[in-house]
Amino acid sequence: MTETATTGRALPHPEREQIRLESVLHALSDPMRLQIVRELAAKEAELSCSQFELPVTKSTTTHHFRVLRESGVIRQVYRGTAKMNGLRRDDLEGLFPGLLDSLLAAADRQAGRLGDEG
Amino acid sequence: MTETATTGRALPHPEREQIRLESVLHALSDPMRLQIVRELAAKEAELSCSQFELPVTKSTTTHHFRVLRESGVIRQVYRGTAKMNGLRRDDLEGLFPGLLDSLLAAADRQAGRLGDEG
DNA sequence: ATCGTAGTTTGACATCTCTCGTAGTACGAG
DNA sequence: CTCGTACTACGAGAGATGTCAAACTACGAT
Repeated sequence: MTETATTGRALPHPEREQIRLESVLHALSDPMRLQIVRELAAKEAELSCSQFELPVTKSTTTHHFRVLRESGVIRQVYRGTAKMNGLRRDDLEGLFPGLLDSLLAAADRQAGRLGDEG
Repeated sequence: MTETATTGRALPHPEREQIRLESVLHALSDPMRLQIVRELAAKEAELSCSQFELPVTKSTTTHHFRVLRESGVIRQVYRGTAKMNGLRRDDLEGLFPGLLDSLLAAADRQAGRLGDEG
């Protein structure tokens, strides 16, 4: 098989109803994680962990992706040796309509504001 | 004078431009502080610290209000012996349009969701 | 079977966070 | 000046967090 099929190893995700606003906010309150989510939203696609160029080691990266998954912000799935990450847009929209977009817009604004004069 | 005028003791607040999204999210990711902000938004008025009935001691309350102030979420002013707290709606709206309302709506939704079946 | 790539696990460490209790300060009222 | 109320400061403790390095596992390719 040369196909990259979803492999074994299941990962624990909270159900939609179990997602807590506080946990989502906490997950997004870290610059590294906010950056991850921004890229994920911009690309509108599933990305593997290694496609993010973060200024931290691999183990720290693993840690941040886990926080995002356990808070319900992203969904992770193994495909071959890669671990694909996708935003849980539908679940978040269902729970907190408009919130994700507001947050992403706020992050964009801030990035523009801080980036323009740097 | 029996008037309750704003008194000396100045409190350090971040300027509007200094407010960081990450800090705001971090401030709101604590249940106690999210509760405070919800009440503040509901009452649409300045409230003194002592009007909040929080299940923690006074010193912990002081701590939470300070986190909210230093992150730019609330503005605090002394009036006599009381310390009045107000949401920085204009500043937040100017920086991150729609964000505060989305957050408050999300918090309301979650409170309704969790409260209905408790 | 071997190798390389992708990601995990473990343990460590410094820092931060939430909490408390006790003692202290600022102010208004009398 | 003294008292009560409102809030602060300090010190402490339990636990969470972000980070790293080193050793490990899972998978695809050869």
